[in-house]
Amino acid sequence: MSHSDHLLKNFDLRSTPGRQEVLQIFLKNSHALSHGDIERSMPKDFDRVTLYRTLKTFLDKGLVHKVLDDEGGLKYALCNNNCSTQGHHHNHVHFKCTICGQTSCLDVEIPGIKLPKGYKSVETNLLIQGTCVNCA
Amino acid sequence: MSHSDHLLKNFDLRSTPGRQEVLQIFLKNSHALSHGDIERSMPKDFDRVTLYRTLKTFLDKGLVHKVLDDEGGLKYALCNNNCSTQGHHHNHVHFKCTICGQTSCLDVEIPGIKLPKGYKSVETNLLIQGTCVNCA
DNA sequence: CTGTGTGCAAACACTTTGCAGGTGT
DNA sequence: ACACCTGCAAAGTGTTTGCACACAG
Repeated sequence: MSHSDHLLKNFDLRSTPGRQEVLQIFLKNSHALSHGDIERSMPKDFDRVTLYRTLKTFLDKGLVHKVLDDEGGLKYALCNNNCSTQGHHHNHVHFKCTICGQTSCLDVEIPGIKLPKGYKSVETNLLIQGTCVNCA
Repeated sequence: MSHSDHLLKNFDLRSTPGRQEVLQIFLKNSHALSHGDIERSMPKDFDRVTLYRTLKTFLDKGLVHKVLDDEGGLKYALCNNNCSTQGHHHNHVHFKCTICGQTSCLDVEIPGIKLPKGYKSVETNLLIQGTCVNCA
């Protein structure tokens, strides 16, 4: 059984050719991908609608997490080992390089933020833009 | 001359009924607004396309700034006094309440983040989700 | 075998572009 | 008067829904 098969199983997902394909694309890319990015990387005859559903499923099951974009779109990135169907543990910074355009997860914790009285934080999303190590 | 007239002038914008209307909506709402929010608040016969262009213009001139959304859309909020056509000075936290759904600018600074060697930060966007003071 | 995933068609929503005419300065 | 803004039409793009069939478990 392949690596992606295992991964899918771990997340309570049936292993189908389409899902394996999408998962491969995530595994091959270290940066976050938009729906469009993935679509372009898939065999040209792969159904667009199925991809929408696949991504939604991956998201629901916790295989991938959302990455915000400054243009107001969404990207997706594989979750690390701390995540399962049960829960997520994301507290890292997302970095978008304005030169190469790639957005990636950095291994940097988001510092605790002191909010005004009465506000309670549940989830935090931090997107930093600038130039990445490859484009410097 | 009205308040919104002044504001528009300050940002090198012609004062037109449509722009005043949009600006009023921002002034009346303390939270960030999406294109759809604004459209719903405008007279029903107001042209959708003009609104796209108006928001883009406001953004370009620095009258409003982008507010990211976790669903992958964009919202807009009035800039504070530190902003002008010349430049922005945004370094505050955006908070989205998962109960009332409102996103607002908090008067809380985003702390400095130490990035890995070679990364350079230019702009930072922080969205915190949770429950706000009104919904607690 | 059964429930879930897929592909197709169509509807729907969102956003952009071009142009003719109107309006602020 | 001139440059810019607006409204309309149309095209382009992105996303959702329903249904019949295929397939994994």
